[in-house]
Amino acid sequence: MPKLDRTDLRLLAVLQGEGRITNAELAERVSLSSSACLRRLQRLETDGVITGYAAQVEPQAVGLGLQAFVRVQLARHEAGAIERFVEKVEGWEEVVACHALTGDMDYLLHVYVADLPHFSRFLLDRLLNDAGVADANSSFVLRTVKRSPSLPLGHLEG
Amino acid sequence: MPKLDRTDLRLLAVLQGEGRITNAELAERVSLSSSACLRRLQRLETDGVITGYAAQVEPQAVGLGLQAFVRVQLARHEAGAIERFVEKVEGWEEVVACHALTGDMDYLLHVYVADLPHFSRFLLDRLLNDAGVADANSSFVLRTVKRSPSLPLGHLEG
DNA sequence: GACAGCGCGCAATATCCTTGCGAAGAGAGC
DNA sequence: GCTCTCTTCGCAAGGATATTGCGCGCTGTC
Repeated sequence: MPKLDRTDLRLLAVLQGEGRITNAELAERVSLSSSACLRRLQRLETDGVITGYAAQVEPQAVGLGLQAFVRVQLARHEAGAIERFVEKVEGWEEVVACHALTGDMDYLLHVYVADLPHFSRFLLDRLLNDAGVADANSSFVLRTVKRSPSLPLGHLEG
Repeated sequence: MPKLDRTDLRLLAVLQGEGRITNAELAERVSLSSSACLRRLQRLETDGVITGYAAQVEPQAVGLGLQAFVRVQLARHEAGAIERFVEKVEGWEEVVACHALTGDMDYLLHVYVADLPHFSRFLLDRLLNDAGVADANSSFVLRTVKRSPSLPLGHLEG
């Protein structure tokens, strides 16, 4: 874990909210010259603190009207079965996140689909078909209260 | 929902993966002149298809070693109680996402913390203290199998 | 007090963004 | 079939930005 000073944290905070800001304005925000700012930014990238940049797309605007969280139980838990499941998950573009969790269920999937028929195809044709899934329990998103692209950084402030 | 042609979809796909790409290279990727590319990009932004850009930060690199999903049940379900809960959630930076879901529990929270003591403070001092929460059920992330910043776009391809 | 290491700002060049302009193509109405 | 309109394109120019080399100043060590 590379050490980050207050300026680095301000850079990260700004970039988590405005990832496409110009280096010149970023430098002004954190009270640095543009060259010093660029060098810090490049260091954060090469050190792996910043892993990339992404445009945030409005789901409704691209016809993704339905989100679901699916809790999954695998039928078998040998390394091979898990690896096969992971590879399938990585290939399904509807799944934007998949975590192995403590608790009753093995995995939690976050899924974006156009509508219920689309979800039905995903569930029946993909998830429950030849992926080694014993049980799947779906919950649909009624309302998104918060969706922040920014990780918390407050715990690092000196 | 604004209509998006194939070029728009390619723009979105590229920008979801490389949000800080220069307009010149973006134009080359989608076989457009830089001016035409920029005008499409600005239209996607003003139409609300692209809502912003964000740097992706590696959680481990900023000392966030623990992720949890917390399922929450509210004590009361009047509009006022819900609004108060939502406002609290928006103020907690540890919570990067909060969704109201179908099923047994009212809300699902995605939480990033440094460690178990940090999570304990979050749970006891914030979530279970004066936020109107009747019950909370936590699951910790053992392994992140997939975390994609990109929404699926395949369903729109002609 | 001298020295090394680090991070900074300045300045110059190369690259990129941004806007105005005219042309080509698609679709509507007659 | 013709024309008119609307949209989107590429080109070009000027202004802004990114990127690099260089020298200075600060800090900690010996």
